[in-house]
Amino acid sequence: MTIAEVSKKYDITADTLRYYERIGLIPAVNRTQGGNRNYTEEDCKWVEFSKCMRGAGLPVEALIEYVSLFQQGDATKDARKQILIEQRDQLADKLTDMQKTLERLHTKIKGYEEIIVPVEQNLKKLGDS
Amino acid sequence: MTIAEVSKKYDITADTLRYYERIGLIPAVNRTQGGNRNYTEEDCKWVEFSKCMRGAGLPVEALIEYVSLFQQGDATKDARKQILIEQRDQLADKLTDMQKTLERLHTKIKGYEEIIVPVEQNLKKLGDS
DNA sequence: TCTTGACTTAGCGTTAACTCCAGATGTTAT
DNA sequence: ATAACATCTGGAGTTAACGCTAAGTCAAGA
Repeated sequence: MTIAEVSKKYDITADTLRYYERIGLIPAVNRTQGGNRNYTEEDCKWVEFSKCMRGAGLPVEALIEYVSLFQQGDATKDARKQILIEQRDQLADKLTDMQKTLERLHTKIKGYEEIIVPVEQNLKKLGDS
Repeated sequence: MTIAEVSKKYDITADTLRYYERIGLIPAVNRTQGGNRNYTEEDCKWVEFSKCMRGAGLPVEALIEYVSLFQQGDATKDARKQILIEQRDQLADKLTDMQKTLERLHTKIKGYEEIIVPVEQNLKKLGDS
């Protein structure tokens, strides 16, 4: 696949795809004779993986390290696993915090509703009795 | 409270506190006669609110708009509520995505465990029978 | 062959969200 | 009252993560 096709498929600009490759967020992509990028299925999986992980807020740095270790072969499996575990735990913590904030927003919105539409309060009270 | 005290209490640098005020992420803080900031309880609540919302990834822009509307009085309640609803919905979507990514990380880590510690597989199988 | 359009690299520009600095002024302890 | 320290403002600097441009290369169709 060309860079344009991958760009469209994953909704990432060609600039960003080149950037990701440059910084090592995805392994180097194969080229055609002319030097143009020719993404394999494998390459695409890395693109998708990176997009997903970045979308969840994993730091670019950690992902670069992961890719780097991956390219160094089987001997790095433990280290790779450790990165994943660390990131998973941090993500889990973050999710907990965000869940709380979401609750807080719910509550705050409810507060606005009670003030703005007091009529509903009355209707509710009538319904209760 | 002085800026140093608030800084310590919420773990936000004095520079950031001044920055937040400058861009309108929190309302203008009261001053002493000399011109130094003197945070009231109310001011602190805004600091805490901003920190919490920023921590969950709400865009600074939306929060500035919220504060701005708040300062314009009761007539803006509907608009403020709309901002909160929009942000809550976006946050909820984001949480769903992140939950999926977390699951994916769990699975990926499990994959590493199966390969790295095949002994456990055997133990497990023995246990099963 | 010539043109068209996608692709290449290198490197500068941009935006968000801080972060730091300098020089002036306020505050406090002795 | 005078060090010593905290805070002030305005503005420049920093970092992450791209986005954009220039100048050139490459492949396919007329």
